[in-house]
Amino acid sequence: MDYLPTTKQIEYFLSVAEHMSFSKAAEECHVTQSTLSAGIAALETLLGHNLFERAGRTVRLTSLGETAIPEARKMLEHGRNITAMARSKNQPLTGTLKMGIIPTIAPYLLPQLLPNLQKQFPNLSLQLQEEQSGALVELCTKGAVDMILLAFPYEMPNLRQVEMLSEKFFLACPQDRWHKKTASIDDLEGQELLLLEEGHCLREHALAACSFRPKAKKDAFNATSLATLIQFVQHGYGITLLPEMAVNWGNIPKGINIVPFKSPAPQRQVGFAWRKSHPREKEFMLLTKAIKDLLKKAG
Amino acid sequence: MDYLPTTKQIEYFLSVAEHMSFSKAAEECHVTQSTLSAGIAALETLLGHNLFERAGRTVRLTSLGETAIPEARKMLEHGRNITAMARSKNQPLTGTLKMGIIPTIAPYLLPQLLPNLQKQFPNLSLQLQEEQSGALVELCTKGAVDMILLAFPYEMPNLRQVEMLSEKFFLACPQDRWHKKTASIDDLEGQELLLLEEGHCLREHALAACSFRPKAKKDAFNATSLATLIQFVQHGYGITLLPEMAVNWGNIPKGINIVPFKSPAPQRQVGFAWRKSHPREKEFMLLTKAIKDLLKKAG
DNA sequence: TACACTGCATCGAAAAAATCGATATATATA
DNA sequence: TATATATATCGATTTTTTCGATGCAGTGTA
Repeated sequence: MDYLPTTKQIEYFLSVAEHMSFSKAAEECHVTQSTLSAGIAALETLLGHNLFERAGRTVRLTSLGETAIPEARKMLEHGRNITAMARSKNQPLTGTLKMGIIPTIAPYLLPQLLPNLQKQFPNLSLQLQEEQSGALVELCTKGAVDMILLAFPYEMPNLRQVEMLSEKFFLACPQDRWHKKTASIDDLEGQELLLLEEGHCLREHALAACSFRPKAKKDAFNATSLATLIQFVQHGYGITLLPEMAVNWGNIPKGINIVPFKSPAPQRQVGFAWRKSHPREKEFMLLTKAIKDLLKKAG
Repeated sequence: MDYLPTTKQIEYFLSVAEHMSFSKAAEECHVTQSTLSAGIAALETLLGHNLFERAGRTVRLTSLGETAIPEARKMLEHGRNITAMARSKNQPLTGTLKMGIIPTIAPYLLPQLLPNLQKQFPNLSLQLQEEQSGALVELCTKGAVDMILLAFPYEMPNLRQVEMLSEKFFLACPQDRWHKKTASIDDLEGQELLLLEEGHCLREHALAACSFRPKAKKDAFNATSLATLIQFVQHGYGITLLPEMAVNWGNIPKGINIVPFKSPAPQRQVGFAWRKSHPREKEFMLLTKAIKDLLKKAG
């Protein structure tokens, strides 16, 4: 059991030490002189020694009081640091924010967003992490990241999901393989549909878009990234579905045709998710809104 | 107005942060869980932000909580430093002690005392200052020194006087001037009585010892120190009164006779004085006693 | 799916403390 | 000696802290 001085006692102590007067100190501390006297007395009792020598009209520091001053100052200073740190959090979207993003979004969305976000929230430091949806959901649930950016639908119990945008899929195929202006899901049947490797949600979402089981998955060609997948298509190994952001903001090489689907085009929802209990939820909503607006401008 | 966290709140906070559990922390802090919860809640309200994220069964630090930990630790550490400093004062006669001593005592008593005191109170650091009684009384009264060692009687309002020893005066005269075994005050009449310069209490005490006004003070020879005074005597300029410690522990050169007075010999009292309000008064009594004992042994 | 369990939040009552105003006490000052 | 100034102390009151009991929300289990 280890008794410590009260913050208030230390404040009283320093005030008396500064003014060398109990009454002046009481005034400064906005308490009556009796209260302050009692506070100092309590501290002195706790310490077992006097901090001040009261000699009639004059107050004098004892040697203990003398040596205690620097420690007392530091004690209050660290206390003030804590409140200051808290105050600085009052401006939303400042400080660090750990964000996880899936690989089929990160390379396309980030170049559009980061410069603008940087401008809009100069005191926000985004710590980014690229993982597949499954890993992200786990990281977020256990608190390793604050919020995750991924595609819905995805199973994530206990996380709050907020949709940010809905994007159509496009058909990507070798230039010489397709000449119509639009495509329909049915056109895909019998085609060699290339997919990302197991674990990417885009694989599931693409499959879900097809009412059929694709003819041959050609597992040998399962790509680890969209960029690779596009390479496969370019070299004639098959066709694939690309999300809109990959089409608009990714590098589509020569020799590939991007064909829109007839309405209703297949699509995926993109949005954020975070723990329902996260104390910064309001900031997350704010950030989501800000990004939504940015994307609207970016077209 | 600048509100600071309470010491207790910080203790609670650190305990929860350590155990990542309110209940465990409550146990460690010897309070109920509800008390601890309320304490944390109050701190969070004060800061305007949560320190912990409560997610069902698990508790997680917020970013504010994370960054607040080091500050919180330091805050408590400085508080503990103060109590530790106070505790270390519990051993009496440790630390610094500022002592003033008059010039007619210092050179004779200190060599006898310092080595022994050093041995007896190894953690006591004596800061010595040699001044005349008047200066010492002022220094002590205004708090520049803790205690003073001087000769009584001396006017010192508001200071507590504690006599330590009583010492006889001896007659010091040129060897060829005196051949009796003892002296009496009356023998001094008509002699050239040499005295210390104005301001030394020994001057007054010596004069007081004489029931008469000495024949010629020969102000030209007023000495600034006893050692000088003895030189004067040695060279035949007159006689003087020496306190016992100067006789026993000083250097009495050849050619000087030291003659005791017939009973009742004139004498002076030597002792300490300090402010009545001084918080270390008990230590001073202790030190006085210790020195008394040392002198008894030194004989 | 229902049910008990675990852990934090909340509530009202009781205990502890902090604070105040008034007054006592001590010390300088006139 | 009277007066002014400064701290200590006292009793009453308000405020805060603490507790025990209970509520509530996730978590694990039958």
